[in-house]
Amino acid sequence: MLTIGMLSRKTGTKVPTIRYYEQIGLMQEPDRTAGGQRRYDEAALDRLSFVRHARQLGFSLDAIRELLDLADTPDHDCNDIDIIAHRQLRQVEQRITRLEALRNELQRMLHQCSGGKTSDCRVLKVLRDHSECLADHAKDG
Amino acid sequence: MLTIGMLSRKTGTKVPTIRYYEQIGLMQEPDRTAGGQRRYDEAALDRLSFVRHARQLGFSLDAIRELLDLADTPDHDCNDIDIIAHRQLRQVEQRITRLEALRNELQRMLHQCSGGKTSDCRVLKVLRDHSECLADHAKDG
DNA sequence: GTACATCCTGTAGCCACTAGAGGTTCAAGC
DNA sequence: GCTTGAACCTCTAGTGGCTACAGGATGTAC
Repeated sequence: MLTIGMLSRKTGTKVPTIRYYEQIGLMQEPDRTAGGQRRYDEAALDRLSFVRHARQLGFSLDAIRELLDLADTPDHDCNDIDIIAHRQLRQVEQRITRLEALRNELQRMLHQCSGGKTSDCRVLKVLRDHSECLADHAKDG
Repeated sequence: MLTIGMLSRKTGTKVPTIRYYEQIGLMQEPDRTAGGQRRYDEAALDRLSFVRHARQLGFSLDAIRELLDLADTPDHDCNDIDIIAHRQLRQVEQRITRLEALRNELQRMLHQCSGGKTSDCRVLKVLRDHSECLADHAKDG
């Protein structure tokens, strides 16, 4: 049996985060000692590792909840899991595209700056006047 | 003079967001009508456009506050603005790198999946067992 | 004078945690 | 059996950057 601290170290998840996952129903309520402290078994360790890993891959807690539900029904069609993972991939790709546009705009802005006083600062000029932007990043939300 | 709704439409900022910016001191308190409604001038429009544009470029509200303070002192050295913009650029670049690693891992995971039941699902297997990952994304926080 | 769009304040909620206060329990050493 | 101190407990509030809603007041056009 593992204490919450041991589980924390084994999974690299902070102790308050584990309690938070329990609170929102992502982790089941574990057994307790007579004094009220949590004790975890291997199944809890596996589940938390899964959650942690999915978080590292950028899945939302809601998506992880879906994945866990699906994982719990072994006869279910793998397709639904594929859909969730593809959705996540699309979101990541969109964020990359968006960030690349921002990076380019920032680089362009910084290239134009050649020192001096803020009254002539190119960076401020670009920020003040959207029309100086090449990228149409206004729609990126 | 502009109502808050007009300012909202002109800048593409939602009305509650404008009030929020006022609340946290990013926008100055505007004049009011006898009945207590806000009325804005051109300076407010410029300032909000600046804020909005900087937000689109990913600057945090704190960074924007710094930029606005610097922009208000025209004789100040442009260097400080450069530092803030470079910091922002670095952050964006780091996020891109991190997201690209995630994208690759997700793609790899999805490529291995060939349908079937969840009990054999490759996606779940990878999520369950971190050692199946190529990328060492555990450190990405 | 009336209709109704827009405005007002205030509070609460979103996500995914994180921090801190103030108190209790557990395990090791003596 | 007793002491020490790390680790545990619950609860509340805060983070960023908004967004939503309730319940009421104002402004403007006809």
